[in-house]
Amino acid sequence: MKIDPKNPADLSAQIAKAIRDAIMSGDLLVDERLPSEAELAEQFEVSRPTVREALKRLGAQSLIRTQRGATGGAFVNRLKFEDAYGQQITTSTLLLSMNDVSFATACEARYALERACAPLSAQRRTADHLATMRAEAHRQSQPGLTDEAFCASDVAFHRALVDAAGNPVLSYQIAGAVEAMQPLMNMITFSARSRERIVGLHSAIADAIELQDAAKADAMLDDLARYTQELAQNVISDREAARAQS
Amino acid sequence: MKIDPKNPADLSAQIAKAIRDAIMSGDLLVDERLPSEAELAEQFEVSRPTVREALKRLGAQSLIRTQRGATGGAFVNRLKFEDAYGQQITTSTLLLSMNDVSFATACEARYALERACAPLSAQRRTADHLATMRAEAHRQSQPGLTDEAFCASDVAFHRALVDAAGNPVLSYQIAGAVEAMQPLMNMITFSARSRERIVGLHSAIADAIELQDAAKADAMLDDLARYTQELAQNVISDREAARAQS
DNA sequence: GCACAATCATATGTCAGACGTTTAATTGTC
DNA sequence: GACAATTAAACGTCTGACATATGATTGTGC
Repeated sequence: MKIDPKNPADLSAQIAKAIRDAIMSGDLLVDERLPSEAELAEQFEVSRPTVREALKRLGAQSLIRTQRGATGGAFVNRLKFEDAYGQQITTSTLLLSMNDVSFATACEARYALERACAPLSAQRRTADHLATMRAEAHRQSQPGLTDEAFCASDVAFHRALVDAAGNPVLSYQIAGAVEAMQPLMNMITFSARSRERIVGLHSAIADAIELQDAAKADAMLDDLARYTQELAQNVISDREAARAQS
Repeated sequence: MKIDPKNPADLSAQIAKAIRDAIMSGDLLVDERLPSEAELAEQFEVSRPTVREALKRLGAQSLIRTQRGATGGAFVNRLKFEDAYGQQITTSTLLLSMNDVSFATACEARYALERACAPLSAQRRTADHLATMRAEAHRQSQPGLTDEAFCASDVAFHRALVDAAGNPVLSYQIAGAVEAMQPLMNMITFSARSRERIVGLHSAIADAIELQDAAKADAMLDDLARYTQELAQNVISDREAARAQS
């Protein structure tokens, strides 16, 4: 882990890579303490600020945590799913917004992933997950709800559906896709009629999950995917029509 | 974006957050240049090293890139899928290894996700994707292959399958799950017989995709998932038996 | 002998100022 | 007008220092 070529540029990046590799290869174990910044500076033959920049890079990825004080220092962090969610959502959201990913593409991915875990959710759903789904569906039927609040509740509903599969790896991977869709969904203004239909489908999905009817849940999700695409298509058509008129 | 409470700790983290929020909210556009480090230091009323630590954090997430020279500086980076892959794989791999995620859980997630995109892959596969799948299946049938090389080829095969869906969002989300499985797969030693069966299933999957037979592809993936689980179970049983004997 | 308070040592967090290096724009010369 | 030398801006790094947090140590009083 003490490799550093004579290249005097990007030293902090090289050091970060060396430490990251050591963590990933198992040379550094969870909760193990790294040498102090001063010691690392000596080992790598660089200054302390350079070491610090490297450590900040790793901290940004939640690979290490730092602690001040006498017994402080940098420790290899036990990366937890909840820590990774935030980054995953940030990255996914920016990927969609910065790469002109169409609503159709993102929507297709989202529902494909959700349908992947629907059978597992139907099989393993707990009362807790069902209660969350019911509660969100009910909230969505309230008349005074803003479009944004409606979308937020939509996300919560679908996350409960995914979490019901009881597989943290699935939840983690899909969370990014579901949450990242929210800014795109916010473009849509939901009429009372469209909300009614969505809530109906949500209720049907919750019913199917409760009855452990995977096929029904899959069918309802398919309907929901199609309807969502349809709504988005209308928004796009209207916008183009308005542009043509002006 | 110039908010900084009087809390004189974690200044670089606060600054990083402020800039990150500005990027995500759209206040800072892609390829827009941030103020120079000296100017940022002045704006936030901190020193330049503190600003630099904040910028390194953002750089680690590929949110900004830096450029030296006269017209250099920090620029808002257009986050690309290929940039995000690396992070996603690093994070997923560590999540699995640090949270005692069982082989069964990871495997279940992986195949659930792959089956989610199999219908799309069958529909949209190009000659290119098919060729990759065939080539990897053929490589896997070579006798001299090490277990690690076999696993690497396995990953390449499945990535081609996922990429064939032609949905970058799906590819991105699933890449983490597929690649992160590799260290777990490397625990398994593949006998000639088990390799033969896996290659057979891979070929069958490629056939189904070529014929655009989504149902067949799904069935073969299901078989492969079961067989992989079975192999892993044998490894675990053998290991426990050996432990009991000693 | 024990509990509690003061001190100390360690390590991170921050700052100030400086020098080196890269790069593009400007200037100067032929 | 084209090419070479200079200049300026900005990042990358270094040195040294001080501030602050925190556990360990020491000291004191009972």
